[in-house]
Amino acid sequence: MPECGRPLPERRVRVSEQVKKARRRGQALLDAIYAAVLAELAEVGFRRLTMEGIAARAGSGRMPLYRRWDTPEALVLDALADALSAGGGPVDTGDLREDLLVHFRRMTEQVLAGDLGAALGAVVGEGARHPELVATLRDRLLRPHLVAIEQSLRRAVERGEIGAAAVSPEVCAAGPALITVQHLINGVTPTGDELAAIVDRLVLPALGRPFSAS
Amino acid sequence: MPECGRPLPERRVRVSEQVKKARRRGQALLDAIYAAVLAELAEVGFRRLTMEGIAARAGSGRMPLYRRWDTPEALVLDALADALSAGGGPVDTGDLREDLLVHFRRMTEQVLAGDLGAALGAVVGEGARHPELVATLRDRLLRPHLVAIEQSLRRAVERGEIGAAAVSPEVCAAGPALITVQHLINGVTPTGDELAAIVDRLVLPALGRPFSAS
DNA sequence: TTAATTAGAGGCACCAATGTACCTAAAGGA
DNA sequence: TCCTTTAGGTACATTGGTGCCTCTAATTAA
Repeated sequence: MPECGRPLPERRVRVSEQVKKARRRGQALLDAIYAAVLAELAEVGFRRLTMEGIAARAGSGRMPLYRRWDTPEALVLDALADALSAGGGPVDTGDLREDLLVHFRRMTEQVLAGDLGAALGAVVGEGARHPELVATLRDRLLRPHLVAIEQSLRRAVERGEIGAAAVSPEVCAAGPALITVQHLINGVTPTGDELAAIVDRLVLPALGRPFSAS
Repeated sequence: MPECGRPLPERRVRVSEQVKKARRRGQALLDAIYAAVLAELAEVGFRRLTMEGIAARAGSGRMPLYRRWDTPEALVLDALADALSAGGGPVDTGDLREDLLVHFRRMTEQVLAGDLGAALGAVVGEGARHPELVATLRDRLLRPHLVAIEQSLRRAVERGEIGAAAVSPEVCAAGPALITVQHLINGVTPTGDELAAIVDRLVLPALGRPFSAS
């Protein structure tokens, strides 16, 4: 309703609410914009993503957006890179199974955390036309997890928990792939039990520790 | 340039090319439209998908489209369901490893076949807003593969190749998940060697047949 | 404090796609 | 064969986003 409280007669109309939102600039504004991008992606998807919608959600105008980014895609790229810059610390519980569970839980939480989770799907869909977007996703989200998992496996080899020959890219990628597919195709968050099932019935058996229904 | 070749003065202008394309109806038209939808999805993506573009690519007008479908999404749904109605026959080579390779090759070829492959990614991206789309994908593409793989595993159990306890949903889904992620995130077609690696280093080991570099 | 910067808000012309309407003629069934 | 259906083409008003413009005032650096 654009006419709520129509402009008062006198010029230099004060904005209806004196309690105007503080004007942001620099990083504070960037943070608001990035958050708006993810929220907008999550809510309306890449298909209906517009500069206008982002600006409105960020409580800003379109000018600050056009000034910085030529296209919504470029903006999404920066927002993604920003959101994915977290990256948790190393995992080393001393137990392979526990390590794997930590990795998978981390990935689940990171992938499915609020708007980011929904935004990821939207980005994947445009991968064919915007390789940079999906490359960012791969390099800053998937790859770090794979590297971390491989490290855990190597430590387990050193501890003698598993044989060195069993470690392979395929085994490292299996868990994240299942979680990703579950998220993208089935649209659900794997529960703790499901993560445990991945570890106990797929990854550990593939590493030479047969599953035994305890 | 809307004015290219502006309307000739006389009315009842004959279409410039006498060699008019034969007018299609019924299934022939539907096929052309469905093909156009997938091609359009693959080329411009869901983001830029328009009725206009689909009609133009199908060499048709928008009327036949609007007459049948309210939204591009509804049209995509039908096109997807149509494209995914193939479904190969049962797989039973008598050898577990060979069965798995056949399954994975089939899935690779089906998922990556031309326009359909690119279209799938586009559809996944809008999954959050159009559950029917991704449900179609899941029910007509992913699930049949999982069921078929499980059958192959059960036959292997009966043959005594593997133990019954090793068969689990996670093991069945591992291969398809890796292939899917490879396609969606890495944007590449798994080669035959990579499919073999998935079988030999992940699935078979998880089923109790440790990998041994021959 | 002053000056430079720039966010927030509004306006505007442009363009692409929408959704509808109409007309013609081709296809297929009677 | 006639006749019903409906595809192909065109036109049109409407909508919504774009990209740019301007003005004001809040913020920050000097």
